[in-house]
Amino acid sequence: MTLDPAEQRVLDAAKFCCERWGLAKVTIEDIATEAGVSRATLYRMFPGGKDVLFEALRVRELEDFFTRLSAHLDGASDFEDLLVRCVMHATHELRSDQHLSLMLASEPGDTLGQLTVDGVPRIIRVATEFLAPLVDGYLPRREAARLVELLTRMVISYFLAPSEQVDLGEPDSARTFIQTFILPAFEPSLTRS
Amino acid sequence: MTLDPAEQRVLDAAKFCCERWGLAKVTIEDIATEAGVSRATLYRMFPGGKDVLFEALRVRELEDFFTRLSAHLDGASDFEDLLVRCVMHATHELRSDQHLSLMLASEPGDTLGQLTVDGVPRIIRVATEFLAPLVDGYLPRREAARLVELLTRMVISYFLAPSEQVDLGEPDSARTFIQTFILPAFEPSLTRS
DNA sequence: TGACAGTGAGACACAAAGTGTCTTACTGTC
DNA sequence: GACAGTAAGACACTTTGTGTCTCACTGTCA
Repeated sequence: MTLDPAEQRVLDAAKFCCERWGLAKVTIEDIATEAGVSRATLYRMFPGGKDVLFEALRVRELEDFFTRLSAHLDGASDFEDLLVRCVMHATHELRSDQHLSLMLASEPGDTLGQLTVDGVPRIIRVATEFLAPLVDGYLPRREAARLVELLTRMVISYFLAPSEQVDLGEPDSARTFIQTFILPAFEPSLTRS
Repeated sequence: MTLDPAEQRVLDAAKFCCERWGLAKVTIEDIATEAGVSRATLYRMFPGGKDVLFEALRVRELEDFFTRLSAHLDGASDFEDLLVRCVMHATHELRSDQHLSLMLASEPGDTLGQLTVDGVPRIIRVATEFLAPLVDGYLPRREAARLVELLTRMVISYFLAPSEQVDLGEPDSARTFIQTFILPAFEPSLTRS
C-alpha cells in the first residue's frame, strides 16, 4: 500500500494540476509533464489511467488526513475528551484544507459526491481503521465502529452545512454536542470511563 | 468599433474563463455557457471563433487600459508633469492588473508574446491614438507619435524587468527619468513649454 | 562484461472533445 | 403577420487525449 517516491511525485503533480485546472480539464499528459515523467511510466505506475490515478490520490489524501488527525488525539485524558478533540480537529482540518476548498469551488459536483455519496463508505472505512484502535480501551470493537461512523457523518454534515446551533470547531459547542448526543448512546457499552 | 451589451457579456465571459482555466484550456463552449449564450450566437458575433474573440478581448482590454490612464492625465500642469503622470499611472495600472498577472502566471509564453513581440505594434498604435492628442499642444503630431512609442516601450520594459536604478511607479524616480532621457530629446521640437 | 530492470520517446489505433457551419423552430417587437 | 435575433441541435471535420506497444538508452548489479 505504500507508494515509492516516484509515485508520490506523480500524485503531487496530479494534485497540483487538479488545483490549477480542475479535474475536468486535466490530462494524463499534463500530469506526466508536471511530474517530469513519461506517459508510459505513468501508465506503468497506475494501470488504468486517470481513474486509478485519482483514486490513489484520494486514498493518499484521506490517509494523510487521518494521520494528522490521530496526532492530535494522543494526549486525550478520557473518553469524552478524546471524542471532543476528534470532532474539533477533524473540523479544523476540513476547514483549512486548501486543496479541498479549491476542489469544492471549481468542481462542486464531483467533490460533493466524494464527500457525501460515492466517497462516504471509504471515508468511514479509513476513519474506522485509524480511529477505532484509539477507542479500543473504552468500547468493544463493534461499538467503536458504530461510533466512528456516526462521528464521521456528523463532522462532514456540519462542515458542509454549518449550523446556527452547533459549531464542532468550538471546544464548548463540541463538548456539549458530544455530551448530549453521543455519550448517552454509548455509555452502556463503556468498558471503562 | 463599439460593442453591444451582449458582445460585452461574451468578452467578460471569455476573460473569466481565461482566468479560471488559462487560454489553452478554454473552449468556445465554455465561453458560450458562461455568457449564457448559444454557440451559434457567439460565432455570429465573432466570425472566426476563438482567435477573433480573444483578439477582440485584447483590443477591449487595451482600450480600457488607456481610457483609465487618460483619466489620470487631465490635470497635468505642463509637459514634464504630463509625461511623469503618464509613465507613473501606466506602471501602476500594469502592476495592479489582476487579469494580466493571472495570465502572466498561467500562460507566460503567450502573454509575454503579447507584451513584447506580437502585441507591441498594436499597443503602440492604441497608445498613440489615445495619448498623442494630449501632447498636441506641446509637440507636432509626428514627434508626438515618436514620444508615445518610446514611452510605451520603456514602461513595458521596466514593468516586465524592474530595475535597481529606476522605478517608474515612484514620482521622484519617474521625474528624474523623464528629465534625463526624454525631455532633452524632444525639447528642440517643443511648440510651447 | 553482460544480463537486467526501469525509463523516455514515440508510433499506433481508437475514442472523445472541440470546431465551424447549417437548418429549424421559437420568441418578442414593430 | 412579417421580421430580426436567438437557442438548440445535427453535421462533417479536425484536434486532442487515451491506452497499449515497441525499441533504444541508462545505470546497477553480479
